[in-house]
Amino acid sequence: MTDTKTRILDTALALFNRFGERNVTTNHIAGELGISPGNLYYHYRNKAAIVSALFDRYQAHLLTLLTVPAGPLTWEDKMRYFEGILESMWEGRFLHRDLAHFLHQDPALRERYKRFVEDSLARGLEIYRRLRDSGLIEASDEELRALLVNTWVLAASWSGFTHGLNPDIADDETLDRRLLRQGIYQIICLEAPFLRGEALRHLDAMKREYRIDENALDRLFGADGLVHPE
Amino acid sequence: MTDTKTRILDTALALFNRFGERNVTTNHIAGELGISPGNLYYHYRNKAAIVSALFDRYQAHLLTLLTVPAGPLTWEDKMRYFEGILESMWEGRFLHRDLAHFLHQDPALRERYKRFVEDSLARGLEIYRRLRDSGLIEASDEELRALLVNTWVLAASWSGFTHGLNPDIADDETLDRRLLRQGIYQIICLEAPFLRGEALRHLDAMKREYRIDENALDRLFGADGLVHPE
DNA sequence: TGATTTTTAGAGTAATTACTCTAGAGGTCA
DNA sequence: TGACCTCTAGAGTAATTACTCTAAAAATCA
Repeated sequence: MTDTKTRILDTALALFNRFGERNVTTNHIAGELGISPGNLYYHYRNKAAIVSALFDRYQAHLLTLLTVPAGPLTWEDKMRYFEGILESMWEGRFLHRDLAHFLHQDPALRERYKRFVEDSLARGLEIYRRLRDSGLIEASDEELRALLVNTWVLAASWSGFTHGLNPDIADDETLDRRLLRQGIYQIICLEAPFLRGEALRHLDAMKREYRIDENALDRLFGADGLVHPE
Repeated sequence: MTDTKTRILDTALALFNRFGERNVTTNHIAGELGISPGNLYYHYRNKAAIVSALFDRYQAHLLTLLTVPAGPLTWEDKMRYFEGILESMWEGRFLHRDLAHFLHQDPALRERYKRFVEDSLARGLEIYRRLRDSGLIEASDEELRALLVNTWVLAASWSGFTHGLNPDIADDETLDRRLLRQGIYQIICLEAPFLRGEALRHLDAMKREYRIDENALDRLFGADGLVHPE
């Protein structure tokens, strides 16, 4: 059995992602775990400390994934990157969803978050440059920077977007996975215009792999959007 | 003097955008207005009703802006569209920031929001098709749909992103405007690869117009990102 | 003017919820 | 065994805050 401290984090993360941090009380977390509130507060001095610890885990994990690799990059490396990073961001989606509040109430977190974003974007830029060196991407540094910011915002906000359209998502593990994959599709489309070589050759296959044909997104555009498929 | 009902909405909107809905109590709103809490509750039966009314205003305004125009479209029309829409979304940024919570606590709003997004995207698609007909854009329907979703998510999340990096933004009206413009720049970059004709010819000018040279975003990428400008 | 309706004030309440405090169980080491 | 430390329980508290209620002022109308 893992220790209580870790179990509190795991349970809190699951509940936060599912119901939103605002709707999950400390008593709720303790209850779900079958421990007393006092016990919970023995391990974390307050609710914000739990959020803070979760953020640390999240940040450490993501920065590990964003380590610039050694050898030359293939398009498969690139896809692995994407999938890992987006999955990891999806896992910490409650953080992005209520980010404003967390940063508002915790100045220390504010600073850490800022550095975290800067770090992530800097590493991302490095990786993109490597992809350019490998001939998989063609773009100026300015274009890369804009692309990166857009990718970051999209990845961070994707869960919020899908959650808004489908609030019951939390109850459906399968749908959850599908929407994550659709998010990857959206990001593929984001950088599609810049792909070259092998990456470009596999673009259609990748799009097909991640797009969901009969999903909520298609219905978004109404009948008109479906009547004239590409 | 506008009536109390409208003044409540205006004040609430300003406070919500500035401090986040979560941090603004009904007493706070009443206090800011110089009226009593009871008065406020005479006009709106609860806090959610205020949010709901603000959402109605927001939605109506945005859908008006998204009306498909009559004649053929020029690249200047396009820019006007962008600026109007993004400014309007910026004006209702608190809604997007705490969207998950609002939808969680108000099932009716949930439905309205869903229809609103569907409507907006459908109209957006129509407009993009018109731009394609006018020779300003070249993209398949599939690409347009992905582009639209990305644009929507980015526009809706942009304020959250900048707010996270710069929480003091609310106190600085000028910085506020600059970040909004930077958001427009990001969206221009999003669709840049699909531009043709006149739109393409003015792309660089538009980028220059909206990008902020010495801003927080540049610093995001650290020294390395600045050492090798495009 | 008087009657009726709309609007306002502001004290007060009920419920939520983050958090505290005391006491004790369970393990470890001498 | 006994001393000590880690961990746990759970009742209780303090503070916040959305919201209510009564009554009176202001406006409208006959």
